[in-house]
Amino acid sequence: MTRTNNRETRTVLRHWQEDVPDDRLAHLIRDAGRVLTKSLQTRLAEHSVSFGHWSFLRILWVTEGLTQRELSEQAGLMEPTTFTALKAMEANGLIERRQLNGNRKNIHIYLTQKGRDLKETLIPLAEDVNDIAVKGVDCEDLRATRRTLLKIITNLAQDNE
Amino acid sequence: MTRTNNRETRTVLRHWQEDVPDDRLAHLIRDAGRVLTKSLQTRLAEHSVSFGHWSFLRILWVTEGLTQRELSEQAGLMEPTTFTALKAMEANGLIERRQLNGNRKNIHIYLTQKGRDLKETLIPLAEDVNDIAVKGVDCEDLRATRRTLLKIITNLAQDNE
DNA sequence: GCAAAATACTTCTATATCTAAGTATTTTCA
DNA sequence: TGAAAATACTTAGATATAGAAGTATTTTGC
Repeated sequence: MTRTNNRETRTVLRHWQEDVPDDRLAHLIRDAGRVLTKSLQTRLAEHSVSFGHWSFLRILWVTEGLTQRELSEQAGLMEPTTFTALKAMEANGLIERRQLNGNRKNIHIYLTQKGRDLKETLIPLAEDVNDIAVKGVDCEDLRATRRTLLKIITNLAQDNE
Repeated sequence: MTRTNNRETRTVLRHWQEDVPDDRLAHLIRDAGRVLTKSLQTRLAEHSVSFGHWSFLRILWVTEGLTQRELSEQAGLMEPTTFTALKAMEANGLIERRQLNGNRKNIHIYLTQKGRDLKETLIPLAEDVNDIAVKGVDCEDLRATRRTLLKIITNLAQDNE
């Protein structure tokens, strides 16, 4: 595993360091996303939380009681994805799914105490990853990167409609 | 579909435009990757090519005859992923898998004429997506973004070892 | 107030991806 | 030169994701 990883890492790095032509920004963005996800995933796994579940915990730590659909939208995922993830999270004792006020259509999602308590453990892991990721990056470059990515998202959100 | 998409798009955009705290760079990168992938995916689908297959075609258009393992490394994917994708690509008539020189372990991958011909059709689709994505982005911001992403990949590649 | 439309969840199926483990082949080196 | 190690592919099983279609419920508008 370590051996394989090292070799792949070297290949990926060599690839980017030697050869970054102008039209490969998309590839670069996806690769960065991949290593970021992987770093966080590794850390979350030590607490038996998958990356998918993290996505919903993050939202629920801010607002409980959202419906499944509202969670889907905030997470930017489709409903079947959300449905499956929440079912698993319920089985893992991270959340509860409740129907309120006699409305039998909407299902509201609440954290269990266990889910709530994980916040304190998990948030620092994400901060660690972020700190490692941007170490040595110029502050102004970081601002430019945010501007660029936001613009890309805006431009393509229109394209995807 | 369009309606759903619009609503989601609006939610995603509102989310980023109103609220981009300092520690959410990773989320921003992943979201950008997602919209980029989706835009390309939509275009590729019109030619019955999946995004996964595109990843390998890109490499093969530059170098044919690589082994499955070499392709895995260049694509940054694990071998079972590569294996499955290449089997499907063979079934779709995009590639051929050949054993050479009596070596019965290594399998070398070659494009079919069909696979080779797709280059001319598909490359412009990726260029279109790129053009739309970076429209209105300052050139210097783009350079800063490349620097930043490359640094992030380098930093985390070490972390992931 | 009821039929039609919209909404929210669920199910089913498919793709993309990974890890772990298995098999076959080649290489190494004592 | 032949056993051990390394390599390359394959299989099996798991997770994450989406699209399409189905079901149940609520809302809308006449």
